[in-house]
Amino acid sequence: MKIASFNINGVKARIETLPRWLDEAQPDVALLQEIKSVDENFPREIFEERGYRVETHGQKSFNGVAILSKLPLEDVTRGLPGDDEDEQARYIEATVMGEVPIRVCGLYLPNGNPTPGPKYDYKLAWMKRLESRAVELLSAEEPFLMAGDYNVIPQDEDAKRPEVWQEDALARPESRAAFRRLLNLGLTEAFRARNSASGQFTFWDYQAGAWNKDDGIRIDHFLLSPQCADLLQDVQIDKEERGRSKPSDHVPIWVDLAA
DNA sequence: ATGTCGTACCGAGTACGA
Repeated sequence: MKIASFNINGVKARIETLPRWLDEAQPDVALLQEIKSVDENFPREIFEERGYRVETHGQKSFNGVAILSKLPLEDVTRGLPGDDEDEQARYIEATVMGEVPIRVCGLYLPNGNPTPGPKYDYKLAWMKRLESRAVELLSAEEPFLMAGDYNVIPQDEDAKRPEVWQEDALARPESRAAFRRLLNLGLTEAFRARNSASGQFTFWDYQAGAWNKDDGIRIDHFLLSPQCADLLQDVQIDKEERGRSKPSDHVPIWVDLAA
């Protein structure tokens, strides 16, 4: 089963790019971030006519996450537990009912800039809530994954120019420590489990010719529970998507699971 | 040396978020 994550930076802006990628990449499940759409305006027909079930958790203008799945979905939940006041649409969960049921968590972690400040505080608090949710899910000892735009550059080798990110919320020590705490719970970062090379990126800014200079960062990640990591067969970044017409600033990343 | 894009609001250009 192929499960992909893709920060599309606006579903309306990607109305041609996204179906073309789906037709080529043929993921069974796609976790989307930054749909920038309310649920009522999400163009679900485009995906339904390709055989996908569609579950969204949207809001006006910003954020918003969605799950597309060719397999049945059960127990869909919206929002990250732990703060009833949080109105930002950044998290959705569902169980994909394949041969082996997999709980999938699609997430768009807060950017957190500028640091220090309230936005950074919100990011770190959000990461604590994510950790709590991971602890909860781990107790079931079943396959699950948390995938999406983490807005965290885990280590210096995950950036072309780590020095320019030093004071940025994506690379600050507290952000990296919070990400590491997730790994230390026993989650496997799929890409790094299979690939130790530096210079492997998932995001290139639209500005300053970042793509042409390969001036990127690796911030989109798959974290797998132990039972899910046992199923891991392959993990890849669809880098070439960034060079096509009307690209998002992120590219898809996907795992193939023996499930 | 310079350099973006998407969305809202609302009808053009500006503000915001990334």
